[in-house]
Amino acid sequence: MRQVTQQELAHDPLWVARKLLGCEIRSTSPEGEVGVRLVEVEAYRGGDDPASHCYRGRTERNAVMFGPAGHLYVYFVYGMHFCINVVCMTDGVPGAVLLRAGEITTGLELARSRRPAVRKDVQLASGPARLASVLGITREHNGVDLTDPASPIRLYHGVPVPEEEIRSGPRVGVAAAMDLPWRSWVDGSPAVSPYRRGGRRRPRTRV
DNA sequence: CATCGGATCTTCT
DNA sequence: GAAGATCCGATGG
Repeated sequence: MRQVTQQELAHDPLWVARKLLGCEIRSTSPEGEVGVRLVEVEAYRGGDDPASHCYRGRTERNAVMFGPAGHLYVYFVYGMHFCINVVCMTDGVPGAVLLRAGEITTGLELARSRRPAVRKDVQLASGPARLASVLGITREHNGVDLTDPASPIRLYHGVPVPEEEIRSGPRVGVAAAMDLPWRSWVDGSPAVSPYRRGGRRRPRTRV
């Protein structure tokens, strides 16, 4: 299995997103190894994408996205979950692809133990936070180089997904730029996460 | 099966 | 001070 190179990722996220479908992300830890075949991703651009964490410029949190391609951008959401992105574009230009869902290829037992609440194996990585936790990823993995053979988290080529098997549509749960079809997935994969429209939640009733 | 609210805390305004 | 690239269990049809 050939590891993905930085050069192959140093392009527009929209293009990279499609190339990532069918690829495999692997994590190695003292607990063991887990591999996931990617079946659902979303592109996030830099300055011109209102849904991107980089839309309003560089901050401490999004700094990794401004760095070289091939590194992992990990962020914390809703006070309890981690989500992971593959950084794209050239050094200095922000852009990334959110990894939303995949199928477990290696380390099924370990994956199950990291997601005890999930009943069916096919759903173990059907969602960005599920995918991250199945791989054992937390904030300490922010910035790791996925193209380095020595990294704990690495990205490999798999069987390429034919163009006609790739579908696309709006991104899940984003309130900004809801009309852009920047989510891509492998048609027919049972691991693809359900679509959920973005937008504000009801105003919370205050005490 | 669809919908809803709660959990929980970091980040930027 | 509020919203957020989510998940899960409960509830109702």
